[in-house]
Amino acid sequence: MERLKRPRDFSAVYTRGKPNFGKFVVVSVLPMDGKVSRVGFAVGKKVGNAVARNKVKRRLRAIMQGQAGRISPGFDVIIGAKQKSVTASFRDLEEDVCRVLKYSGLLTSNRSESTRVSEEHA
RNA sequence: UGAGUGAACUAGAUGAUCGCGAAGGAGAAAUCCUUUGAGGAAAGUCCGAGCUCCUUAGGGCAGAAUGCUGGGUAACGCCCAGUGGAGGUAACUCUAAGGCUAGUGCCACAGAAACAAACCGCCUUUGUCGAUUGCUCUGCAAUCACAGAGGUAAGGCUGAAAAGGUGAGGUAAGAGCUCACCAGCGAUUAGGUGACUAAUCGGCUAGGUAAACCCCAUUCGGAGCAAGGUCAAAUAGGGAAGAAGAGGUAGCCCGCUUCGUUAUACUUCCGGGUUGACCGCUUGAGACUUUAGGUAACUAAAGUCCUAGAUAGAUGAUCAUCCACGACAGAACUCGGCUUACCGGUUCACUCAGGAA
RNA sequence: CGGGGCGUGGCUCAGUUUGGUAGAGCAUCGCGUUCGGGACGCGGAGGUCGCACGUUCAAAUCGUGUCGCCCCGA
Repeated sequence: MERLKRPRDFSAVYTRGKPNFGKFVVVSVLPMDGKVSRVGFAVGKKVGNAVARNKVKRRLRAIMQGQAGRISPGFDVIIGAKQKSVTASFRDLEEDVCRVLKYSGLLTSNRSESTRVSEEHA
């Protein structure tokens, strides 16, 4: 799983991709031909100050790290944080992200190791 | 014991698992091991510098900033020590604090008047086919009214503020006109490097506002690490038209001008290209300890140490234990300051009040 | 990193240059008009002038600091 870095890729996903809305996050998805999926994070200024933004970004990164094995390849994904994501706990955030990803058709649910891990944590 | 003032320090701790950045090492590679990894404000970007570039940055105008004195510093609008002023019982705190005696402006409403004299008054004097009264009655005197000349600034209900204040003397009426005390100004002497302070003497007066224009003194070239440089890739070193011919035109990084310097241009239109990597990037006016100088800020010497360097931007998740239950908050070229935000905790020095000995 | 602007009743803005009275439109409330409503007419209420400190006799206005928002350039 690679990171989405260039502004050109971001604008491509935003203009041609399909957004799905969750409670704490907005996930935009664009199907690509590549063999790996790429993910980018967008945390706007409205979320809070630098400390709050950094914290949300780190939590999102940790969540995607945990779900990396289950993501189906060939997609460009942008996870945007909503304003409420600062007050959410890590578990609620993880649940919300997984739900939206599953709705978008990205999560292959046959491999459920990481889900078990998160359930153990819960 | 209570209330308070000033200064300094600290910013949850320990362990386990899975992950992240950097450096070093091992390995053919995947990868593994070790070390290390945000702050007192990293913030706001309000000042000052280093560093880099702009064909040196020279003068003048304009503009901006600073503004008690002495010192510190690479520099500062910062710091230290003091002076004056304000506040507090005190410890102590605050202070844009040069010049309205260079000039100009403003001072609403009210008030006679807002700084320059006039007005109402008060007093003296002259005059009147003037009025009243008295007398020794063609006249004279007193008072009043009006007009002219002169003196005066005490009084004039206002206002934030009215040509020093209070008291006494003095005068036709008055006035620092004179005297005493207070306040202010100037000079001399003494002390201090100086701001200034104290004493004596003098003449008697200067409204307030420069965070109003302004004057005086000092300082200021510009742009900023997206500075700037190296490498690689791609594309291009162009075409057409116009105009000027030489002390012209344009450029030289806020404005104007002069000097200097560079190019032979230039202008318009058409066409083409541009978001990779690396360096800059962390050893520095660096930190700590000791000694010496200095009231202090700070400086000097010796010794020891190396302490983030990312580039979609590195510190997160989970569990356990303890307590005060964890505030404000995330480096982005680097330093010195200022300002602002902040749950609390610790230490030292000092002040006041009460009590006990 | 650099530069510029804004903050005034519930909303949109004047007033700041040159300091002394905070004003307009819409909205709101009451009355009138109408069979009723709208429109219209009359009258009223509503503002710590973002915040703090200072200069001044006096501050929305002047100065400093600070908070928030918006825009532009590299």
